[in-house]
Amino acid sequence: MGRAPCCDKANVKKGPWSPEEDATLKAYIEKHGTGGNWIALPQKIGLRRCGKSCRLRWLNYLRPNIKHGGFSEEEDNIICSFYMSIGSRWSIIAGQLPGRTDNDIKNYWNTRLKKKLLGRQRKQQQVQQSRRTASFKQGMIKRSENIANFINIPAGFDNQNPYDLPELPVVPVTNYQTHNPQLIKDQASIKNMLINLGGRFSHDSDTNNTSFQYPIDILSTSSSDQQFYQSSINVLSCTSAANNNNYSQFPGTHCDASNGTGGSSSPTMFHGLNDQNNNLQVDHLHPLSELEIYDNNFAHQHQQLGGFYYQATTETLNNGSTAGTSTASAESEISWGDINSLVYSTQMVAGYETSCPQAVTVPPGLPTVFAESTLLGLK
DNA sequence: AACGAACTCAACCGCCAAATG
DNA sequence: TCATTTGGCGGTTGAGTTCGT
Repeated sequence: MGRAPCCDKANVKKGPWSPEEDATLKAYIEKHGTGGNWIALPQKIGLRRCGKSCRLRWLNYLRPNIKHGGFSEEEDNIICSFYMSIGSRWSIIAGQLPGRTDNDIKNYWNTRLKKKLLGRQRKQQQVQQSRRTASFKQGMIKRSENIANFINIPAGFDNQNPYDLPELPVVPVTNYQTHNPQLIKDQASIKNMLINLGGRFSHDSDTNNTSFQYPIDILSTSSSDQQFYQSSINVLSCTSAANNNNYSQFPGTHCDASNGTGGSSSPTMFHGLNDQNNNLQVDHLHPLSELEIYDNNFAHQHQQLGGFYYQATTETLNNGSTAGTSTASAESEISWGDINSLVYSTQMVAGYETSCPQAVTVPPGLPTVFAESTLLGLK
């Protein structure tokens, strides 16, 4: 037998609240408070409503300083960052956004944010796939030309026709939700996401620290995406602090549990990206990191790597040429990752492994998911 | 203008954990 | 220790609205 209902369902009113009911409830709570008993409250004030319904109405609609709609880009980033870290813990996420209710955030996520992110993911996957195909076929043409210098080409074989070449092999990807469901709700998921976006964590055996290296992409992407990186790293530091008593936060990071914005107020994180010679510069280092100055040589070095990383870098360079004027566009080419499936592009990670300078110190004890991403042997 | 599809969001449902006796 | 009550939460629903044809 189930538990008894909290109220007499036959005698309570359901559905939308009338202005009169709102006024009655609001006036009473503002004067007397809830009295610590929501179940008894509607009877006291003569409302034919369930106590739970009164509580919900007050918390989600009537209480002071409630904001509805009009989510800012920064709020989007915070919601996404926390969702990546802790999943659908809406009440906790709402605690980071003053004036927002868990119900509002939940609705916003389900109806808009999720679609927005998945749209970005698909768009980016399409771009990546087309570039992989083009680059692969281009490479095959080159190779076939070289081979043709040494061997006899069979009659009828058109070595200038990319479609006469072998099919592009399927690139293995790893789905962390399938393989490592336990990781999806912890800080590793954020690390994975940052890796997926081109960043890298490496292990420093001397200091026993793990370090995160920003991808060059962050320098050329929109400020909204930069904020997303920032929020993600801050969430990572928050969850790390919660999980590891030996470590408080990233050095220099701000992670204020009272307002929860976790240092997201960092619009100057990557100011002044281009100097007069069009070299990428960073003239304002965010206290979070010791971000090194990347220049175009860095990207040129990466062209030597070939493969898929090269393709991604090419895109980055093209964008990077105007990085100094990058704006907070609503739809960036940079993917935020598939929130639910988190399919990781491991070849991107491999491309960074040997060449990125160190930047942010990450506390010891974090699982090094990067190692796992190299298991496929794509280095 | 009419209709159906898609979307939004307030409200409800049922489960769980903490509090209480 | 156990049963019951209550608050809190996330998932889901469905009425109202907007959009597309």
